[in-house]
Amino acid sequence: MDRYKPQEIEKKWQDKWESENVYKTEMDPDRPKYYALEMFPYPSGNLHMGHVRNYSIGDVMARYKTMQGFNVLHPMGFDSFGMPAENAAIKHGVKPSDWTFSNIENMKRQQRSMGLSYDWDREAITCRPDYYKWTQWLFELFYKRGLAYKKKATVNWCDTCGTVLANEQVIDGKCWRCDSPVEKKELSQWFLKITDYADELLEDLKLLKGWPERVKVMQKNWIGRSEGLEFSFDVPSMGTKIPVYTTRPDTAYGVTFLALAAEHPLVEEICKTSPKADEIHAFCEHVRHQSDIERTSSESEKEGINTGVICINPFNGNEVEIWVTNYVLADYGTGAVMGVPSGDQRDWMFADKYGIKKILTLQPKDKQLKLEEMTEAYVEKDGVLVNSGKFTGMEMHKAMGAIIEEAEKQGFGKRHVNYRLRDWLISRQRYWGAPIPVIYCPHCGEVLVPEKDLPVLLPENVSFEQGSVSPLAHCDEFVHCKCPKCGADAVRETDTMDTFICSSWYYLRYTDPKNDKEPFAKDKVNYWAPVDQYIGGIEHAVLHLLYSRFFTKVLRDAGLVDFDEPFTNLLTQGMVIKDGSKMSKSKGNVVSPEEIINKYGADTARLFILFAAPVERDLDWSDQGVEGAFRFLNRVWRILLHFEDTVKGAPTAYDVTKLTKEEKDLRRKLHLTIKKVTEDVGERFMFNTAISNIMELVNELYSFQEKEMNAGLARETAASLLKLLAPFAPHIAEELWSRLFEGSVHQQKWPSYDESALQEDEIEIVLQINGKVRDKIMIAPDLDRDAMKEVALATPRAQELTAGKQVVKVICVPKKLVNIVVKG
RNA sequence: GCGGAUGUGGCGGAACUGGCAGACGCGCCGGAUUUAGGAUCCGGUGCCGCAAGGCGUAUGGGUUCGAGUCCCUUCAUCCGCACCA
Repeated sequence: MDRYKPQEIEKKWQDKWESENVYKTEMDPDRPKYYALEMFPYPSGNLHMGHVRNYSIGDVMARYKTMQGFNVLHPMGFDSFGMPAENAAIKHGVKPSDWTFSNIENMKRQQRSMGLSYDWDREAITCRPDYYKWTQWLFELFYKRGLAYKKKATVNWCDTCGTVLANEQVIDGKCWRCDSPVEKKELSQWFLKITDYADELLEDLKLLKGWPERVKVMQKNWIGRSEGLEFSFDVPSMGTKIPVYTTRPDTAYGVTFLALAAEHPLVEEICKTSPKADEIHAFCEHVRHQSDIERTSSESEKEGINTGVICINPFNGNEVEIWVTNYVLADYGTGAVMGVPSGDQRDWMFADKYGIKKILTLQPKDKQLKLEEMTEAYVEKDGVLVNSGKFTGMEMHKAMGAIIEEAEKQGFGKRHVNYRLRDWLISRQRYWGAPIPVIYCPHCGEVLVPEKDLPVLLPENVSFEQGSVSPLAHCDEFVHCKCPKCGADAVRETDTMDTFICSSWYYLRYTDPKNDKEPFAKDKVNYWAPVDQYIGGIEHAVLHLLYSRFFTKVLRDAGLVDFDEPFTNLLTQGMVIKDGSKMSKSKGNVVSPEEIINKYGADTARLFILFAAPVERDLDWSDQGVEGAFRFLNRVWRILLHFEDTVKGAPTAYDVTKLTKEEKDLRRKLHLTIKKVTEDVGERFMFNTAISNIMELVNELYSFQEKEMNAGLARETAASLLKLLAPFAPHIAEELWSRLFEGSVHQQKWPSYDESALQEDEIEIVLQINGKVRDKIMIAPDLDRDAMKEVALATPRAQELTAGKQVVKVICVPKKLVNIVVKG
């Protein structure tokens, strides 16, 4: 018998699969489809273990569903625009495209070495003109639908990356990519109007039954919908009004000051006439110098300055002073907040610090509050109103509605819904991205590049000497052009699009990747999409996964697709950990997939990574565990080749009734394994237990190593075992299949189990006395409760332990146990 | 602070609907084979105890004939959100 040599057989089968194009997929409306998708990688140069885990999971699903008879779409591509390519250009003088494409080649080689069942004919590479042409086309679609606009705004700026960032890309006040602090800048930038879809993006989370709860919670928090009242305070001395937003209209009678954000436009107005202008300016300057982290931390000291300007609470006519503060955010709500010390802890602290008075407007139903005894605000959302004019005595929730109605009736306010979600800032001052297809004409203004002129090609010959300014802006032949409308000399937009735009629709492009007339044909996209199973890391919970949902909804409204959500089921895999932390170069705990595959083969790598932990949990890398997976595959190899001659000479059918007891047990184990693996893979995504079940079957098979075995059973066992193993370890399964059977294991039908094979003549049940296991007894499986009770009570063990005691009760669970409850 | 998740042998983890806790794998111990090592095969391996038996799923309580699983309490760890008015 020859030894298991993974390097040889894996290469052999990969070449064969590729040359025979076995993973090519065609649309077939007569067959049920299954779209399995792993998040496509950024071509950094090498696969890491997280990729290996991601693709192994996806490949199991794709192969399993194929064997189940589905028409499976399983594509791969590269999210290949982005900063690292440009940084490589700046640092090493290589062209971003060269750097990118050579990385893609290397990563594809590594992906091939994993034996993944991709249809490479469908590859999507976002930095290629045939792809980004349609990214630009989609931008224009958004523009035409009023969903893309340019606006001057305060935006996030990362100085290290030399570009602006979307809100979603700022994590704790720092750049998501390089971790340097993000500054605020006033710039004119392109936005996509994701806020138009805020409500639907929130509402439709309910449709996503196949998504992890925590991803939905994160999106919900990010969208941040709140309901309340927007109403205005009059400023008589200035002849103007200040609108405020509150979710607690029930506390409106308790307002004792009005707080403005330092950036609020009214602050400048006040300064024009105020004798305290210098002081106010100094304060605003001070606030602006606080970092985002300081300003948005709930622990930060609340500070403010009294402008001395009076405004009037429209509910009770009270005069209150306008303060400028550091804790009101300019870009949420109206940038102005009513201050109610008795009902809000922040306002309470602020009032204490500056000696502002408090008015109590809410107290618990069963207790009288006294301001002078209180040490903090009463923030419970429960109670009865006091000191609130005609609303005094009203229950709090009822009062909220009534007060909103009052404001609407009096005409100084209205019910209002607010979101935390901001529009998506998509322009980037970088070179390596899809150019925004807009031209600025001195006569016509902002003009879209006509569809026939798409794509706007990214010029290859640019200089990276310009420091932090985009090389595109210095590329004269790119910048200067003619206006498509009037023919006058004009200039191009030199910003490129956020790469998250490119990745917001790639899963749709896979359905029709070579289409040069449209981004994808409608029949194809509606046949394949939405994605049935999407697999990737949790880190995209509010980035890619939110943007893609937004894109899908816009495309649906434009009539390009017929579905509401892009990803029906989402699986968020855990990280790969070693020595207690995520694998990273800086920690020095990286294990290279390429080395592991070279040493043990891809089948071992895949098997270990799927076996070591449930897919959603973090996975502890263990070199010894890898050895174990390798050992198991060797065991499979040896035992099946041990039976090679038996299997080859075996009939396809055999008489089950002629089997020995051991053979019947093996057959039962086989069918039980089929049942469990099918459930674990198909319903529960428990690949670890699916593999352990296969291991148990192999262990069982080893008990026949020194024994004769019914040839028909040997054949059935070998065939089913290889089919069960095929999605996890495709090469060894294929090799052994080719030695024992005809054709390809991957084109076999997934095995089904025979219910009758699971039947047993006798089963072991547990005998408990007072809930403690005291004996195990063999009974016929179909015994009813009464018969079980009789058998159990008659056993010597039960006799012994119940002697002299009173049997209070006997609980019988068919096929499981008998519990005798005794007293005395 | 709020929200979510997790907590089981020396380790990774099983136990799906309340019914033999620790499947499977790693590690460890023993045996066979071998000149030896490695590889392989077989057996053992939660803790205490010579044993009978007792104790065990973060903590303390509860429901139940029976709880890792259900309910309440406390603790720990991780993740997300966090001045959002």
